[in-house]
Amino acid sequence: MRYTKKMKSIDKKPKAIIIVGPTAVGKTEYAIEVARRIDGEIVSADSMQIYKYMDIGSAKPTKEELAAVPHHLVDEIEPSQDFSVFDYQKLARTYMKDISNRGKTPVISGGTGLYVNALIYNMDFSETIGQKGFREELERQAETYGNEYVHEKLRALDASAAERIHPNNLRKVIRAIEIAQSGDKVRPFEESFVKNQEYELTLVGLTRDRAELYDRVNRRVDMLVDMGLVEEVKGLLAQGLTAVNIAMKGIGYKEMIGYIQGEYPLEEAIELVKKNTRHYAKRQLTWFRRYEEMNWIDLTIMTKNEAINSILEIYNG
RNA sequence: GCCCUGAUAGCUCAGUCGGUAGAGCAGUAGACUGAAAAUCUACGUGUCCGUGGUUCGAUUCCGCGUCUGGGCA
Repeated sequence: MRYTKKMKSIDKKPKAIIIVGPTAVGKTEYAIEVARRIDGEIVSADSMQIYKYMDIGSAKPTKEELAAVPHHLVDEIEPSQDFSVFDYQKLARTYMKDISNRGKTPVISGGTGLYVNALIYNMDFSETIGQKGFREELERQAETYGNEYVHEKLRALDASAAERIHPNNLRKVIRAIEIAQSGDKVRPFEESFVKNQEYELTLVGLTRDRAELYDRVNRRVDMLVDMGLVEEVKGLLAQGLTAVNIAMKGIGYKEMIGYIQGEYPLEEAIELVKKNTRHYAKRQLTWFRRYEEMNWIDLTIMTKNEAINSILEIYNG
């Protein structure tokens, strides 16, 4: 009895689909349509839309869109709370399991590459908690003795990691030192990342012609400003949030803080938001190109129907 | 109309005491293990406005022209 049950569960590995792409490519719209067609529920993989009260700047789905299909990990965390991939991994996997158990399909949609990675691979963060004040101490050392000094500390603990991490990338150097001190080592991507075998995963990457994508970014930023981005940021500041909060490091927020505090005019803030968003979109494309099993859909050369149909074809596979 | 500026990379500009030039930004490519919308790395040939002159050699000096910006009428 037990045996057959086990066999059955192996045969019927639940499916899940991951839809990624750069900001402003049109993910929300497509993910919702796909979810409707395959009786799915959306699990967001977006590090900013997860925060409450940050609706405009993070370009959250509209009320109607949120109502069209169940959404998870959108609008769930207080912006004052510290949140990281580790938390995301736990929450997202719980939601995925729950959705599958109810006979539905998880549709993961978002642009945060590291979060997606935490679902595709069994990244293990559990034993590598940094100690309080440790980061600050290392940051201070870098300030006084230079980045190379801290990098040398990493070299002593984990030479291979030091080889791969540039000394100027202080944040990653410090994190690698934390991991090394917890007894682990930062290994190269291929060696340490084991695929998540719980699901039959389909990866879909949405893209567009670069000029078109940048044009959409610029237009969307103007739209967000018209929708009241400045007021939203003022509201968050009034809640007691500051530039120190992780949530306020999001594009559209950090630049507006500068404007609100009188450092530069609104026009300049808007241009900064556009520029940073374009850069971000580009980095996202670089990240997603790493996945060999990615199925790319170029929205510049297809209609919405054609794109949806090819995604479903790939999914049914 | 006259006087004074300036004209160099997609943009803003630096520079060459005469030997054909380089920064920032933009752009492109890449990395990514508890901040990831974060953090970091790499990539610079262009009629040096046009045209005559001086010179072995002019983007550089001189003349003229064109256009920019400012001033005086």
